[in-house]
Amino acid sequence: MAVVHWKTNVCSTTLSSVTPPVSGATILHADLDAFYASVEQLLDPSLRDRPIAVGGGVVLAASYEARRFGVRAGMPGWRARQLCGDLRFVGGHFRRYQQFGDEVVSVFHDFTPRVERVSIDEAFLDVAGAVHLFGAPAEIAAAVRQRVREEIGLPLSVGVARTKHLAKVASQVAKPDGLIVVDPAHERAFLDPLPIRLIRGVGPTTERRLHEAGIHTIGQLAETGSPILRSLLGDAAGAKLGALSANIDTRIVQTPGPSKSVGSQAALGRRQVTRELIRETLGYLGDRVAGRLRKAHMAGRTVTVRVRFAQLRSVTRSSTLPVAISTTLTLIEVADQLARSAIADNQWEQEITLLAVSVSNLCPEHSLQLELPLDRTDLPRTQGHLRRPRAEVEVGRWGVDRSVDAIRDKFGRAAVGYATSVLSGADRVPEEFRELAER
DNA sequence: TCTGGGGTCCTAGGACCC
DNA sequence: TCTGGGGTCCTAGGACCC
Repeated sequence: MAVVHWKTNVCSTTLSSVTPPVSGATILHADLDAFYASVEQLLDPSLRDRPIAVGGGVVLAASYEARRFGVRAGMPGWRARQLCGDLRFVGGHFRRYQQFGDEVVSVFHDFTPRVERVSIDEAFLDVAGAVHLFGAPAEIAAAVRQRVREEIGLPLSVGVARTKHLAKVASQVAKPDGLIVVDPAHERAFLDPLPIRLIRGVGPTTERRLHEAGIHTIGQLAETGSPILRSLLGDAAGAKLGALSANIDTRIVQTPGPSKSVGSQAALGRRQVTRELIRETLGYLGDRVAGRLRKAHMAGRTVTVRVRFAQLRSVTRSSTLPVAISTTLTLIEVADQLARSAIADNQWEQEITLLAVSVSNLCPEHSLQLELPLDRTDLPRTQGHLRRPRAEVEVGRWGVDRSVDAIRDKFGRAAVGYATSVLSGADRVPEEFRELAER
């Protein structure tokens, strides 16, 4: 078999006899298994070997015992209970998740500085420069897994391959608690029989379209011409999928650049549309988003509001301002006008289920002061109906925001804020979860 | 009885400029 | 004298990822 596949127990004598041929495979993809659920089982031994889910209204993570019943992340809580009567829901220790994730990443850094953290529970490592110190990539992968298991107590799956995409596919196939090394000489044999869903960028919609075209495996996808894929999925998606299925991936392991947007959202349940609800929710969201922008010393020109109605139908309205903003009240005002416009255009909708505010078109904050005044008359025509931020007002607000930020840094979020910045009962999501998701 | 929060990237049409 | 093409920016919606 071209693919070397070890489960859990890897002994180094086996390794040294197999690893020399895989010299080109120096990328590791490391992925913690059922991360939140594994942490909960680690913290509370009575939960081990039992089907558990982290979350409530929606499943954030399911243990492998729960997955055997079909319980999956993202699933509504009631559906999960339907599938598994014994399912235990456990409250999320979100701060602990962050701590455990950080500890795992620090183990990675003991082997190589080339670590690209993709999310709280997942990272790419380039170990090309580490082989002289620590041995072949497969040995490094085994050592990383062992240390994470012994020192932290969490199961980690690792894929080792020549490219990021292959490494990621390998780690998915290795789960749970496994290690797969893909020999560069036998990559096609590894990829061809796998389902298309394992390719990055193939979600439910793309999978369905490809199935309808009779394409089920990565091998079949690779045989399909790029023109056909483009006509099926669009130019960019078709080209990307064509490349990945043909095993072409030139991405390197690197630390991510600055973020391109900052946003926040609040699910509301089903609520009647009222001015108070809109004002209160946008106040809360605007406060969060603007605060995070200022903390990152960023400001943004484009404000986008999303309103989701019943049956998950959602509508967005956005507006690009002549200058970048990061002041709380200005963001709230712009968001409020956008939300009103979205709701007015959908008056037959009785209830809303979610509001979201996001700022994009970001730039470093220092340019804010330079580009004043804001009350220029050459606004794009489509924004004519929006009230424009005025320079002197903006400068004053910016000063107030900075003072609020400083007080919060010292005494916590709740210490001070605008009257509108508190979300009443509707917010069932703990603050720690939002902080966790911000990462 | 439809379910969280945080993101990225792509598309298509229209406005506008040269 | 109302015809061409290319590029950029903006808006709305959608697919996808963790």
